[in-house]
Amino acid sequence: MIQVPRGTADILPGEIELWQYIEDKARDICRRYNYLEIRTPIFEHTELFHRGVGETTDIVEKEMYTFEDRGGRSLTLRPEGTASTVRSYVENKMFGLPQQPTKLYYIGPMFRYERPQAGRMRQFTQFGVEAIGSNSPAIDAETIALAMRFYEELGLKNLHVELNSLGDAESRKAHREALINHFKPHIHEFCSDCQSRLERNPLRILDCKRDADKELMKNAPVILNYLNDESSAYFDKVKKHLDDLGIAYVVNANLVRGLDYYTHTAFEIMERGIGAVSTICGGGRYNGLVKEMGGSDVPGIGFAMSIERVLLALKTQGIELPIERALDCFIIGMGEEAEEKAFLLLDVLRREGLSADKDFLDRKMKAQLKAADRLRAKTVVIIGEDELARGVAVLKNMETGDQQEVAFEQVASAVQSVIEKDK
RNA sequence: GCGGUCGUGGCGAAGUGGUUAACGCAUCGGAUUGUGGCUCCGACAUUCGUGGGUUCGAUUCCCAUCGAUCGCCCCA
Repeated sequence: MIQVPRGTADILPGEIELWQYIEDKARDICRRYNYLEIRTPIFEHTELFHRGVGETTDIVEKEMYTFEDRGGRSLTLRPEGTASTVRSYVENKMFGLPQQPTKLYYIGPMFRYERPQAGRMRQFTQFGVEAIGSNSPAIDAETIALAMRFYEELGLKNLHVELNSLGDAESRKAHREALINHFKPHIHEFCSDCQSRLERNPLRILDCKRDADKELMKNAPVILNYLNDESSAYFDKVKKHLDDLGIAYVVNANLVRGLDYYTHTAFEIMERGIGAVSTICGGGRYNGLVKEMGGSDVPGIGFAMSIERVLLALKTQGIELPIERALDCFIIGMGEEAEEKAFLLLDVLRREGLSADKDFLDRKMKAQLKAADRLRAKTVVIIGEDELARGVAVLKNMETGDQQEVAFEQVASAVQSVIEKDK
């Protein structure tokens, strides 16, 4: 038997309704925040991610699904959405659109080659937003607010925002030098990953869990102390806007995001209890990225969240989304001619906008009613030979058990009124 | 890439070195010849992930492999 590839999953009826609900909610909140949907290809030139995500990141170093197509091009299944979105922004000259900043969102599959575990799949789904072209701290707060309001509306509680600032290029450079000077004399005591990070991306040493207990780690230079006045003021404004919106956060000076081009605001939204990984949303500002992608020097900010992790969070919090699945009408025809009539009636009901079905397995009446019950049919229409001869059908209200006879032409409206009455 | 646990019908889940592989749910049929949700009765795995080994004999022991799952690293 052929099974799904490792780290992938089918989403079946019964669960897909949750996805549709969440996606609808995402689209709705983006509409209200005036973010417009963008769909970019699922694979891109490999080069895009090398430049856009960063050579030293785990994603690029060991997690990409890269392959060569028949024309010898190196392509990669997208591991995240920001690089593609920025590529499209530049390629399609969206800086020329009348509405600025350019506010975009996407929902779609991403791919990373990792060992699957709770909340981590090789194919997973991200909902992300990007606001490109504004340097206002308010838009940093807006994206964080959008994510938090989204969770609120789904009913999620006890989420917390972790916030940090990486500062501008100048601040980062000063901090970087301080880090290297701090770690260099003792780097041999650190794990091999940290050793290789020292020159390439010392910021990420702070991420290391393995060496987290070391003294040198605890008193490492904190980025917030290296922010220049401008960066510091920017961070203060972002915090003020969040305060004004009533969005709680904690400043985590060790919060470092993977991408090389992050600047200023970095944040994650966490939910304990969805497995070993508790981040359900991550984002930040990337003022150098658009330029790196060949555009002009335009700032940007965005976030991405995994729908899989949202579902896990909903599950661990015991939240039931309001999903109702019911059939308006199930039609039973007894005998060949009555069945043909039932088949025609089905068509009528469906064209009237009702959901309707019938038996296709030659089951007996009793079994058909049972099937109707399982489908949570609100009504059942029964046509036997007797009814057929008289041009009527029995309409049964499955809630109350009440039955009435209605003429064939009246069936649709009669079903409609039974459903209305039960609302 | 590394480590733990697990792999029995559509699903969940017992079980033992030897031959009838429990049970629950679901499904189908019947009790009730055209009426559901409750109840009762009946049917439903030549087979225990796959390959190899040990053995008179393995679903049960060993090895390998594949897969699932949880964790490490890191992220969404």
